[in-house]
Amino acid sequence: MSTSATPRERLLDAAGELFYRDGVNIGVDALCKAAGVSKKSMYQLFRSKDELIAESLASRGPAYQLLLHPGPEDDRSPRERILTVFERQDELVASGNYLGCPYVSTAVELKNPEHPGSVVARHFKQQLTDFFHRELVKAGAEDPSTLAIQLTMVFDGANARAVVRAQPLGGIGAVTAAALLDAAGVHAGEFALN
Amino acid sequence: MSTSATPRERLLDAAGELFYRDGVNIGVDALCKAAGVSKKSMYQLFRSKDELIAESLASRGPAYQLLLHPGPEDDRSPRERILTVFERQDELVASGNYLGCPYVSTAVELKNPEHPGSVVARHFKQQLTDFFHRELVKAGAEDPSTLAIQLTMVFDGANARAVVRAQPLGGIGAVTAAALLDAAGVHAGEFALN
DNA sequence: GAAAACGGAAACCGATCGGTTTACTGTGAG
DNA sequence: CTCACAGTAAACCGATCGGTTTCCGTTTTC
Repeated sequence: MSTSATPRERLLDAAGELFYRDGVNIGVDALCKAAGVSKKSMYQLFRSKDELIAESLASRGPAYQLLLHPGPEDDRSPRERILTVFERQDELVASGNYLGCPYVSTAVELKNPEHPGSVVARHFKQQLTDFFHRELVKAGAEDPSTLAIQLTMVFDGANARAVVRAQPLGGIGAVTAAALLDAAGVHAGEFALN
Repeated sequence: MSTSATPRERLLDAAGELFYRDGVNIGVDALCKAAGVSKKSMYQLFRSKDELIAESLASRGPAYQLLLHPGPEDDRSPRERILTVFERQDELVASGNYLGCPYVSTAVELKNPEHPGSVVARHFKQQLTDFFHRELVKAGAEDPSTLAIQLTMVFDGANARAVVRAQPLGGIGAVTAAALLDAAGVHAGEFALN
């Protein structure tokens, strides 16, 4: 049951879900009630609500990446590994209750780029760009840095579309990413010569 | 001075600015104080705060579009007119205090796609896509509908990047849009034959 | 078995939330 | 002059905000 995890784990889990579903303005009382943790415990585990925002965001990172990135055992071409991210995004949106990238959404809500939560968001967004960059280098792309940023932008643009329209994306993200990869000469099954 | 406008105009202006700068969770009291309008007046001009959110968002629309879209007097090619949007976006971000597209940000904060503010956001996002679509048809693009959506996604992806990184974009949006236009065969100075 | 630490329930704090109401001021129309 | 209206200031409502504190039961530790 849920009380088997430590109060800290329960808090991080509940915070990750509720901050995402209801926004960072949800109250600390509701949060603690959902986690089955007293406010006293919360405030001796975290300095403030702001810190809990940042830490819950960070704790969600690995699972979110696992959901989107292909694993190292996936030995398809870099292009296919990159497109996997957009296909998984599509599935997430189609499965409903998707409210956009948690990092971007939180950064948008916080407004302040120096908020600890915004710092975490920046870090994880960079990790997605870094993944694209690694794959593009493997594929021998000409300008992997620019292209990695462009793919990240397509990813976030697709998220924005999903949030605003509240409808499935219909593969438009993958199609757009593929167009950019095509234009850069990153083809299917292609690895860099070495 | 600011009190020369009607209470309704002052409220819409203040709401447009404060909802954007501080988020839709800013209090009605602070809003009315900034607008120099009593709460009583506010609540007989608008049914609820939610309605004020939607109406202030809608009232900002024309100015925001004027800021981004090239005017009808700009008789450059469709491609150049499209790229103008991304160049203006770049300038907005570089000018500081840019917190992303007001429509997307509000939709992200509201979470609920049926909120009247979300409906307005959807409508204005569609207007940007429609602008791209019109230009692409003028240029004789092969699949203007898909490409218009892709350009909108690039626009919103650039916004997300600007919000998360809180740094200038360095033209990456225009570069990406140009790459997609290139790939679709929409070239500089090109108009459809007719 | 005693002592100490852990942690939940709930009261409490001043401030603010969205929204309503009362009281008062200015202003324009008849 | 008077009446009606528009609009502000401010009190008020119950609820909730982030955060602290008190109380008490349970578990761990020696």
